[in-house]
Amino acid sequence: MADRVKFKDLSPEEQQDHRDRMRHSAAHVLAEAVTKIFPDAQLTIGPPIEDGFYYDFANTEPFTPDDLMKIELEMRDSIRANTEFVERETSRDEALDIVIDNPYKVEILEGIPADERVTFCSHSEGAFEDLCRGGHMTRTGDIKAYKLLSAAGAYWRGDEENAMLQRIYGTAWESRDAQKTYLKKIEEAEKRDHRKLGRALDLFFFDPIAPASPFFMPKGTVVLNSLITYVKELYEKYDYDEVMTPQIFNTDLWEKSGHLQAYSENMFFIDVDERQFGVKPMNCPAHAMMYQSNSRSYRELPLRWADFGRLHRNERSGVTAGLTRVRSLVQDDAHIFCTFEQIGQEISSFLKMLNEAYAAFGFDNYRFELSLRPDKRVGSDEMWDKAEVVLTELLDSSGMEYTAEAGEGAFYGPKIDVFIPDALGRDWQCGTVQLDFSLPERFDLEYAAEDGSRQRPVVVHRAMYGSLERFLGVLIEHLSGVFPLWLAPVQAVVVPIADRHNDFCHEVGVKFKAAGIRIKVDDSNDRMNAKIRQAQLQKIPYMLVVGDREVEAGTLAVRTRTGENLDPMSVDEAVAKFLEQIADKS
RNA sequence: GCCAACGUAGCUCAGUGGUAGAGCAGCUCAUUCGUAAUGAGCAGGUCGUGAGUUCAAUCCUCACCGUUGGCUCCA
Repeated sequence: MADRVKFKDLSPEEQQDHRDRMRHSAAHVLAEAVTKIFPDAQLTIGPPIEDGFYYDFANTEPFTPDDLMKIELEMRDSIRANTEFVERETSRDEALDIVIDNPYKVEILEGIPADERVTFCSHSEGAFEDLCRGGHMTRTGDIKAYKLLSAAGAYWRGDEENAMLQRIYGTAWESRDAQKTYLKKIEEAEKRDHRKLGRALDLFFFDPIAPASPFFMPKGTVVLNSLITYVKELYEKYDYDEVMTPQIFNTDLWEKSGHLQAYSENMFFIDVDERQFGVKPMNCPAHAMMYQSNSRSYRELPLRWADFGRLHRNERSGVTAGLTRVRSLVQDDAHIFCTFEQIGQEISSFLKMLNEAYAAFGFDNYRFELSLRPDKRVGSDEMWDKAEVVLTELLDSSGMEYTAEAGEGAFYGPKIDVFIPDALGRDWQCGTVQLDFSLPERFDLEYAAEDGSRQRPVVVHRAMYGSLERFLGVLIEHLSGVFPLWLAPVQAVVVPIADRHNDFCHEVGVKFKAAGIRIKVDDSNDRMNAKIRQAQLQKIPYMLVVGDREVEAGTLAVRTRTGENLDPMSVDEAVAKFLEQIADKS
């Protein structure tokens, strides 16, 4: 009890540190338990992670759920024994001798300078020891709540060229209550899973006949089209033009763009009449052709071309997931062809538009990542220097928080990615803005400058939603399927109490429809209670109930999906109210 | 792609070496009801696909397909 009070009194940083140390300590106890049951298992790494920890073991068979139970029991004994964590220092070379039979530990040590001291940490009276950076609790008994969650294969250092290790995930908390809260939170988040809601709300489904390719039902299509309509409004404001381009192209194009060399594993190819075609995974080469189809002047720049063309990417079978990673997708894609000097202005205005859009959906938990030059790249160092400075200054002056990742940029240019978390906190890349120094070279794009010289434009790839499918997926989870009025597939349902009210209800429906409101009349012979329940389950924003009183007075009894009953209003009043709310996107 | 689990009616799920059930949804009939489920009846499945073992496979074995979770928040 004293501990719990103490934990509450810690600063957020101290709390985080406490949890990290406890989770890392739990990883040690886990490792001990595994080596007891599976003596051949080799230790590798076991860091604390958000909400828990994991440990990777080499030289062992995959763990079964049964194994996990046994391991958890073994851990319990170790924690009950409440032994001390003891750290000892050695020289790196001494440590190498100790772990010589474990190639993973050897590799870790080889990454540490020879003159540095390293630490080992033991517990259980020295019966278990592990090479370890440090950061533990005082005693094993300080691990107040823990639970093993799952086992999975994981490559050493995340590289599939390396051996596959067996990983065990667990969670650990400062108290049983905290752990309970966490597990409850996960359970709640699973209810928001967009795949479940997509089925329940009749938005989309999947079928093995087209793996990882969603079929959007009418209701899902309404939402997607609303997303597109909205972005087209923004394009009007931010001065973009829309274009349309072919779906499949002769392989020559992909050779020229470089996709054949760099991206063909992710492309679908079709042979027709002994010629090979590639289905487009991206729009940029087509847009480059459009640019090239005319001689260009600096007066035309920047050109902003948006394309809602359908793309196909042959994602590896193990990585597809619901709507968040699909093989058939549409992006709110656009390419900006501009001068090098215009880059700053273009990206700044794009980020402004993106923030405006995300605010409209109520996202407030997205993050930015700036990816800087990789080792393998095209373009001069001078170009990279300038471009990176422009992006960095933009982000700094915007006040938006971001992380800079050295070496993570594309070979063709630096980029800023925007990530949005799903219900379970997994990040998905949605928005992106990428500079491209390569495409203009490959397609030999030029414009006539003011002085008559021929100059190379820069291409900016950019999207706010990214894939509309993915964006819809995270949006559904963000909203728990409760779409605001402007996005709701069905905005209102008219509920006649008895058959004799049906005619009036249909008249009401016609009036709302004429005003452009998506409305349905529920004239099934269910009872009113059942109709309301149905509308609630479908998360329909408004229920317009009509009985004798309403027909008599020519009004509507308006119920919201939050269960609130508004004052009776006329059809005209209700229409006006809805239209206003739709326009406000509130 | 790799590791693991899973795949039974439209959906959610039971179930057994002797060719399958429930709830919801659907359809029919009755009911006409004031803010989250009216009642009765009917219909619905080559148990993911293909092989194999067996007298007999939805169940056991193998392969394939698909889905789900995981595959650097580094000693």
